[in-house]
Amino acid sequence: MAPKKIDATPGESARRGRGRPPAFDRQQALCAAMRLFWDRGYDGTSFDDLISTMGISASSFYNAFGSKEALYHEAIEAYITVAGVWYFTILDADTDADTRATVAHLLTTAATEFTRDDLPAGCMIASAATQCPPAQARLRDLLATQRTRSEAALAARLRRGREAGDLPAGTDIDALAAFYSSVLGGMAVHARDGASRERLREIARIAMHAWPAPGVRTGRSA
Amino acid sequence: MAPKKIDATPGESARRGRGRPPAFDRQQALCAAMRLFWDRGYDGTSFDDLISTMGISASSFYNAFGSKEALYHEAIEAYITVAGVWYFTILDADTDADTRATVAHLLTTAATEFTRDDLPAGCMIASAATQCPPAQARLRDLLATQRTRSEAALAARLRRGREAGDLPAGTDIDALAAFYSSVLGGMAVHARDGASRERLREIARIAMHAWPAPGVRTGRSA
DNA sequence: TTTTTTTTGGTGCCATCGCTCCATAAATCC
DNA sequence: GGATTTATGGAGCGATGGCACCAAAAAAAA
Repeated sequence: MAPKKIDATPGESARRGRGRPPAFDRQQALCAAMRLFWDRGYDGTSFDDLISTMGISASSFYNAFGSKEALYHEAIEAYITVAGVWYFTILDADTDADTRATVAHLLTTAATEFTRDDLPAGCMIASAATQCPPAQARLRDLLATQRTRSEAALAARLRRGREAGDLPAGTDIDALAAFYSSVLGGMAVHARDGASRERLREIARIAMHAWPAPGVRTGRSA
Repeated sequence: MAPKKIDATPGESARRGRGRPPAFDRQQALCAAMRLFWDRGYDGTSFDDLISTMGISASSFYNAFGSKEALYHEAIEAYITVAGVWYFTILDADTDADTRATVAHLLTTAATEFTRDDLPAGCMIASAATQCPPAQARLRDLLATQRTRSEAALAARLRRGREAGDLPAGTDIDALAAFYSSVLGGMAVHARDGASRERLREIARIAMHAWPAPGVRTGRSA
């Protein structure tokens, strides 16, 4: 094969380093790896799968990404900041909007995003690495931490809503966040099992019926 | 090592076959394998892990169980009929009981069972094999089928409840079953991430707030 | 006791996995 | 142009994974 050449990062005429330029687009390769990990998980994605899909050689792989685990870390980052950014966007934006509407928006968007035909179904993180060997404890903890963070972001939004009067004063915010987080996780698994977008929307709709009624405390009744 | 000997299946004086008797308790070994698979997943459990934990040699393993995949099938069966039998038991029994109470019972029992200290956390099936390589498509389908079956059993119970008048006539049973199934799946993931029994109970309690109100249709309002 | 049947221990096989190394190619800097 | 720096291609390596084979052992049947 003739050595491929890529023209110096189109649109990026900035100063390049010294040595030989990479023959591949790093972002594009990372994106391809993300999809593969998303679809097959960490264990299920072999080294050869990766370099084949990314279109690079083993040398380039290690030169550019260090190791399979390091690449997975980057793929998670990429998922959070690109493919799954809608989650935090919805929670962070519209701070003045009604909290109930925001959560409803979150769930219906999840139904849509979990069933895109241009990306793997479900969520890359929601149910990943829940079962793994002791040697992968660090990976499991990483995923669990991300899940906790997502739930914390939701809880923070709910807390603001309670302060704004969108939720009864006695609402147990952490429990409510755990509930909606559970629903989202369940929706992600359903999506991977092939559930339709409409089915996920129905789950979201029913979940919103659990929204605390004004004046009714979700905590232990007095 | 001196060859161990096991006295002929205590309590089972029934006619034994011809050849040399097994030196291990098959049920006990299967149970040990189930726990390992439950905790580490299929890929995460190596052959050596298995025969070591089961306390048998490679020969005995293949003689008794055939292959790793066949053992996994048996482990799933064992989970359904033993460790996770509470699920179907609750749905099948108490047919005359109030359907709402039955579902509430199902969720709170899940909270308890998912956080036992004598068994791995969460559910063996709920979030297993959602991400896997093409070579394991059969395994993934097996797990997905089990999840579908569990949801179908719940749907059947809800349908009986609707016929008994416990649920509004217009209730979308399949959607409601998908919702509670999602909550259960999310609870299982939370349990594996270390959530407390009390936290799971709170999720269950909030989920019951989504129960269809009498006279209010969960379907599209007319 | 001899034969037959089944289990066991131990060893070894082959594929895959994740990774490394090295000579060479392609760019910049002087 | 020469030196320097970085990326590429390709071959191969040590470890592990799942499994197969075979002779010996332990039981029932003859």
